Amino acid sequence: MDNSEIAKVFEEIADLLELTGGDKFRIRSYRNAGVVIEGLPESLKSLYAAGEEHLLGIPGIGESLRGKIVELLTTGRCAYHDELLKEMPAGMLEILKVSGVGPKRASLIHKELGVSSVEELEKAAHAGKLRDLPGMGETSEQKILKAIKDLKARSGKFRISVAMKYAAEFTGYIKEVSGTQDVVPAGSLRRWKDEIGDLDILATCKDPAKVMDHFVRHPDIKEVLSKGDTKSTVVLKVGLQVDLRVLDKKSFGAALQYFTGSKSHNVALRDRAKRMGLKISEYGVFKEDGEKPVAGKKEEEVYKAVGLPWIPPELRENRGEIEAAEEGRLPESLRVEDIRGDLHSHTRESDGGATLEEMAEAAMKRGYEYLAVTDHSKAVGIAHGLDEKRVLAQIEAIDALNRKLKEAKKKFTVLKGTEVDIRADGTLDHPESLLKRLDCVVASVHSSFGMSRDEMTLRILKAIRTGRISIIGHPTGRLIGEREPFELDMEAVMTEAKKYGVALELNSYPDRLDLNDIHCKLAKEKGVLVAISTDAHSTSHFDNISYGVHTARRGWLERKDILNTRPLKELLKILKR
DNA sequence: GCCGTTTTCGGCCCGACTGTTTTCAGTCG
Repeated sequence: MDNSEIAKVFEEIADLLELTGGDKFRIRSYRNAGVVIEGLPESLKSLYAAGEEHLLGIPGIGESLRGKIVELLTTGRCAYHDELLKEMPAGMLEILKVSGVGPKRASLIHKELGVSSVEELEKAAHAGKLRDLPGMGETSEQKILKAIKDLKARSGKFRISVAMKYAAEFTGYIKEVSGTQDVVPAGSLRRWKDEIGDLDILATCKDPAKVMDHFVRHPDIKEVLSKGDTKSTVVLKVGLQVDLRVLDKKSFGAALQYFTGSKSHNVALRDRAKRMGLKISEYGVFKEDGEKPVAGKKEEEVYKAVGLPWIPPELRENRGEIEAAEEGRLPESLRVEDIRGDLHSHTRESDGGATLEEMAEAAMKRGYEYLAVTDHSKAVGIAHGLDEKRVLAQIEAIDALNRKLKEAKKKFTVLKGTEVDIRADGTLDHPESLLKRLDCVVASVHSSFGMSRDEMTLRILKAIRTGRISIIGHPTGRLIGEREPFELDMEAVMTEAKKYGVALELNSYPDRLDLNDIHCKLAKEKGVLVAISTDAHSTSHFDNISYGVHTARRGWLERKDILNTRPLKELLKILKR
């Protein structure tokens, strides 16, 4: 079992306990364990293989949960989980996903009406059976019917680039209301998560009602889910949910902290405050008895009040950042300006939209020192991949361009490269003699995604062992919202990459963003260099670098962990290895 | 079920909105 599967079992146990009326703190423990395990860079499986003592010291995992992890790893089952499933049918877990139906209502409906699946719930609602239950009426019944419909049509999550677009639109729109002060996106967008569930916007204004009235009139809105004095929730026509919160300026820092999350970071922070005799809410930090806030205007003050330095939003996932902050070992924030060049780009020779010269010009304009041109190899026929002859011609063109740049006294170098296809059998799609002549060899998988985990791992290990590649491109092959990452033993790949001096790419294209944040953390632990590239297919794609940089920040990576923060000379030395 | 600048026992984050209620429970984030 991998980490996600184990996390899912614990999350299900939490749900089942809620449905059966279990202790709420025990429920919290299971839920928290799910979150912790999901964010663990190393697999529990390999930690356990190295000795059970390696499972000690994972925050939130105590004696009992450790035992269940071992049980799951060794037997693939958890007796406690099975036991609970005997009491409560699995279909009830689906019912909890219906918005507006929580554990209390779900178990009431189960007990009173014998409903045990979403289908049965829908039938019961249609038959008008829900309205007679205590605490429910006809309105609730209709809401549930609608929620079931929405669940079925659920558009799911949105790529961060899409959410960014709407964030810009809505912050601009809200600022049209006179008297608004700050209007900023918060939530998972501010934490730069690769997928955004809903968009959270925070505004300060003396007259919140006016802001709310304006907000719910935006033409992109399909439906207003709730509208209050300080908080409203709407759903856009594209399916994205947008939450707006309006507060007074004196609470801005506390509100921004609260609204940025994550939930589990906030729980941990508030727990810490409580132990210090303080209370944190979106209105400020308060002494337990006092009414006057001790902090609230600025986010920094909130952290300071609980004895911590400000924690960058990208780290706020309760993955050890509070402990690191306390001990003064937060990673130094990587900046977009730290990137000195791009190591993965395409020209019109393959499937790019711009010429070699145009790409070089655009990279230079960004202030880069270098750009690796890495067009596809012939196996990727759909992208007009280059055969050996065309690569040789491109090498000459690049040499000529570099001479021209030198004559013009430009401090910029185009690196000769390729994105060579890793064939299904793990061999590379260019001969070794050709690869030897290139500065930067990105090797990527473009086909046969459906291989088994073992086959795919071996395929990539084989490519690494050729000793002819510099970087593994988009190492999991995922396309967010379209294609799942392929099965891969990432730890084995990283171990081998380290051995052969191969870097792993963090592809900044917002549909890809792989390595992801957790992989980045693993790379850091394994001492593997990460190349943050854009895979630019046009000059405008270079802008995507910020998605990559912020994802790297989410993975605790620093400047020294990144290959292309190096100056050209140092980079070439590393690439030669 | 976890955990310890109060603690190996006794705590465990905090508030907004809605519907069905006349004071609040349930849900959500």
